[in-house]
Amino acid sequence: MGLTKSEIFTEEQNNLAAIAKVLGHPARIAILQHLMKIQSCICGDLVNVIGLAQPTISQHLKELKKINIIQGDIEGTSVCYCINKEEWKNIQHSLTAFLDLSVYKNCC
Amino acid sequence: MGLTKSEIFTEEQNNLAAIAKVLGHPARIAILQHLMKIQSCICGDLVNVIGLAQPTISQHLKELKKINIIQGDIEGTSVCYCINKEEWKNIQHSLTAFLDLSVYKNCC
DNA sequence: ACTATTTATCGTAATATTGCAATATAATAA
DNA sequence: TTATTATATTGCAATATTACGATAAATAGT
Repeated sequence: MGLTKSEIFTEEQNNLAAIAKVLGHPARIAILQHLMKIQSCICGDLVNVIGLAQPTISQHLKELKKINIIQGDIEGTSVCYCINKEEWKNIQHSLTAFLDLSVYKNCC
Repeated sequence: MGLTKSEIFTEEQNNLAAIAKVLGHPARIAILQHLMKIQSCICGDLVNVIGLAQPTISQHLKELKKINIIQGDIEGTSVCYCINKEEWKNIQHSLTAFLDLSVYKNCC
């Protein structure tokens, strides 16, 4: 079917999955890593940096914007993409909380 | 195309993406949350807990096993699924390291 | 051996994702 | 106005994912 049955899951589950899904592509990981590395906005060169065609990059940026982990500000002809520090931290907290095993006791 | 161009990305990028991709489905999040909650192995009842058909659950378990975040031990007729604490921690560290923004300075 | 139980696999339909060429859009520059 | 430049959108082909019915495989109990 290809269609996830979101109705049967909690909002938290759907949310976590949506975040992870967006992070689940190497191009999007690469874009985020690059944004962190250059410590500034990207206006342009992402296509050369990543190595995918411009429409493909544009699509990946759209996915990233969907969960607000980046933001894009129009700057004349180009668009400056930045890390959305606030939302990044929220995402970080959600994932960290989910992955926390501290109260877990092994049975085997 | 539907085919990710993994060759153009680093192993780290492909690895992180692969992990995130597996976590990118609410059923798999739900399975992991349940495993954590019950603090023991699951032999059986996952189908009732999650609410998807048995073959679908089996497929999701296979995906989770692919990144070793769970392990399945055959126990007679049934299979006992457990959190793989060691690998869980590795995954946790990978994601935590990736999401660490502490050295990042905003430009905007 | 036969049956029941549990999980995996196969086959398949519906939908989603990835990638790119072509084209559209929008803003600036000449 | 007419380029030029940068990004988005459209359309499409190839592949992947999700879900499940049917069936297989493997073990336990009778």
